[in-house]
Amino acid sequence: MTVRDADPDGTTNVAAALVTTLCERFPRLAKLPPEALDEIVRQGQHLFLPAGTRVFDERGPCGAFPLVLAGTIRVFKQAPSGRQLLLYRVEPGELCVLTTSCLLGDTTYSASGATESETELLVLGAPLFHQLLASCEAFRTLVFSIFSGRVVDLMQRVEEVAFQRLDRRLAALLARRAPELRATHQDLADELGSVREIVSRLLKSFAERGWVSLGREKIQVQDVESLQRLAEEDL
Amino acid sequence: MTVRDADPDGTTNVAAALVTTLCERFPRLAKLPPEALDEIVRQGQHLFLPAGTRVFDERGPCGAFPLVLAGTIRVFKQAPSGRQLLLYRVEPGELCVLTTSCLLGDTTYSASGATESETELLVLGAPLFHQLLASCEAFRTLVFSIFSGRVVDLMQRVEEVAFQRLDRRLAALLARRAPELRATHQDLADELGSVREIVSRLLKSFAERGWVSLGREKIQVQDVESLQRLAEEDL
DNA sequence: GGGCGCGTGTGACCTGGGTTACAGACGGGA
DNA sequence: TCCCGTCTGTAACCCAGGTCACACGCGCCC
Repeated sequence: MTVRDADPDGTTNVAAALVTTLCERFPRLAKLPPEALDEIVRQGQHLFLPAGTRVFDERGPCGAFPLVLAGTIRVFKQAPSGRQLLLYRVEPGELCVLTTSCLLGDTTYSASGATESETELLVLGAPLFHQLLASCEAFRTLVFSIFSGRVVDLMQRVEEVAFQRLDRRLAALLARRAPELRATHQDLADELGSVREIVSRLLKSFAERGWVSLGREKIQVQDVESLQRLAEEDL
Repeated sequence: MTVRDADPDGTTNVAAALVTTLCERFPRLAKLPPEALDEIVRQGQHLFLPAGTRVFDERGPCGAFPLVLAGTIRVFKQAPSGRQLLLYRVEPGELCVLTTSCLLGDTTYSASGATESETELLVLGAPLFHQLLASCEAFRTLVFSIFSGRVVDLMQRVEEVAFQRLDRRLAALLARRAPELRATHQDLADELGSVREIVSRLLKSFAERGWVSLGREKIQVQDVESLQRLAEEDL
């Protein structure tokens, strides 16, 4: 799984640099006692993964705990038909709730995860994770805050999928990523839990209204307001 | 909000009894130091709410933290059309993740909650909640375990709503509650995020196949296996 | 420059499930 | 007993969105 060894000469100043980036990305962890930070950096595996790497699979076991330093991980459900639906992204400075849940409840993964761009991780083993959770106030606070954020937006997602038409959800997505997004129609479908053809059809209708202009793997948003209005109109 | 004062004479042996029920319902809390339990019982409001009481509303503020001793609370999303979708139930011995999230993140509710049957609660104020979280290992463990369980099944729910046809979801629900369930078709629709007519239509088709028999506010499951097969057939 | 693979455009068709609009049935209270 | 509110059955209709089956175009590597 290691793609590039981040510390070829194993010097401690590299470790110190890692502590620095860690604290930059996770301001909350700056409050950890220095020994704990040392421990994290020393025991943790520092990895660089290329875009598209599978990090975990639904029904797979969970034994480690990643801190995302750079890049993003998308966590998604996959239907037998192959259709996908994005649950959430893990951005730098975050950690993966699902992994946390799995470690806490000692269960297998209930979704899949893959890197979306090149991703830099610091991976902690399960024992270290539990130890930090038991002994470090700052670490617990971090975990709690991630948990609470995710719960709220998972609920949001359930509601959207259940009650919102696809055009609205697509419009919201486009508005969120304005002014330009580089993605295939398939990528968007995978985010929304739909299929390519429908996304293409809707994009075309948006383009006809002058809201976006389309190119290969590129969408330029030209009228965020209209998209937002469609996304939010109450009904 | 108080419907019946549970401790009219305010004697301490009533408090002691409450500590006992509390520890029965929440085995994890039995490990709390006795002072903490005392504090909970003394500061907490002991309430009995009749079925159907609104406990909190979407977009409403959140200032208290309920421990469910008996009965259940259903937490659901409501669309502007009036359609509802059950997110999860809070059963005795549990606490409400959404409330926890709101208190931790200091946000407003992102869903609504109502009692489903007569419900006995012990409601803690926000300060006590934070204090317990900071100082009691056992309380934290409880919160973590509820969190991790809910995250997993919220994800499950997203997937079901996004990828599963209603007949399968209804079949799963019926199988889960076999051999008999007392509920109106509307209740089932509110659980699934659909409408009464469709539920009626599907139930009729199940009845024609001999899988269930229908009565007013009552459904008898006669063939759990078939329902389960429908719910689980991979496709 | 000739394939080949990937991303896109598009039409025909199908269907699950939501909407509307009733009518009949049951059951509890006056 | 009658009445009214709630629950249920059902038919007609509609539409969002999924499926299938292509064709086309761009870019890239032989």
